[in-house]
Amino acid sequence: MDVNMKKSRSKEEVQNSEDTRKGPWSVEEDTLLQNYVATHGDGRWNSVARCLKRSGKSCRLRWLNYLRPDVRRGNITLQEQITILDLHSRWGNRWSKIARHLPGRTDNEIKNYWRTRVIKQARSLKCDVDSKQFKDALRYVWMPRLIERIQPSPETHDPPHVSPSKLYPNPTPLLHHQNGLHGSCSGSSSALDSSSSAKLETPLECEGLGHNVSVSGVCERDLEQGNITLPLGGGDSMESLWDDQNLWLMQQLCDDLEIQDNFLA
DNA sequence: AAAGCGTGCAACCGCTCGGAT
DNA sequence: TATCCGAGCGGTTGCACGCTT
Repeated sequence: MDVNMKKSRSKEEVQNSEDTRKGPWSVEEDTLLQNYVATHGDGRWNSVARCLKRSGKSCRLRWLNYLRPDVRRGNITLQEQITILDLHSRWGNRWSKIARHLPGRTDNEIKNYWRTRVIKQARSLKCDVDSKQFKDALRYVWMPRLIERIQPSPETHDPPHVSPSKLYPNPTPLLHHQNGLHGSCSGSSSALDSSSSAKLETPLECEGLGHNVSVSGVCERDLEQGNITLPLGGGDSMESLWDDQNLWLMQQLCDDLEIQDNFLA
């Protein structure tokens, strides 16, 4: 995009911004937008924008994030949290890509969840959210705990697809130092972050850690192509997971890995 | 009761991508 | 092939609301 184009566009944007409404949507605008989409279908955002005196972007966003009939609202469930954590560990901040595997959830909602909950926890642990320590803490403490919590009770009729006992033989897999003080680890580190130096004792059973944690038997390609969606369920609130015990465990893990980093350095 | 503060979420902004011409 | 333009994406901001002091 050249400078002239930028200039002309910004001019146009200034002009548009004088004509278009901004800020919260009124009930009337929502109704108009819904009616327009019902009649003409979605995707013609600039046409609908002219009717509503909003920008096309604004219309699209309002529809996708709020008015779409299949939008799920309310708390992110435990299984959704697992999915988000798992997929984020693979793809990073690819919110829309992650959202495609959470039916009814929007990229905006997932992004907000990550920023308000996950980053908050990283701060409270004095970890950088992108640090190996925090990623490992998520993987070895948070995710196993989430999986534990969605274990079906005997009377549950629709068990989740995740089998915690298979994925995590020990509810909180212990990490070890290579110097042997805490035991030694063997097994494939391919299941872990490539940056991770921590390894697990039981490579086969722990294959689920990291890359395969969401759904056993699902291959990466299927996920990438959106051929499958991950099961939803649960309903526990996020906050309950962050009890003192988990915070303590994660803090220990962060400390532990810090020590290991120093040792390896 | 009210002021201050923190949190969560809706909406905006700037940029990139990709299809149409 | 080059250009244009709409759609989509990720980052950021602003506001409403609830909680604390």
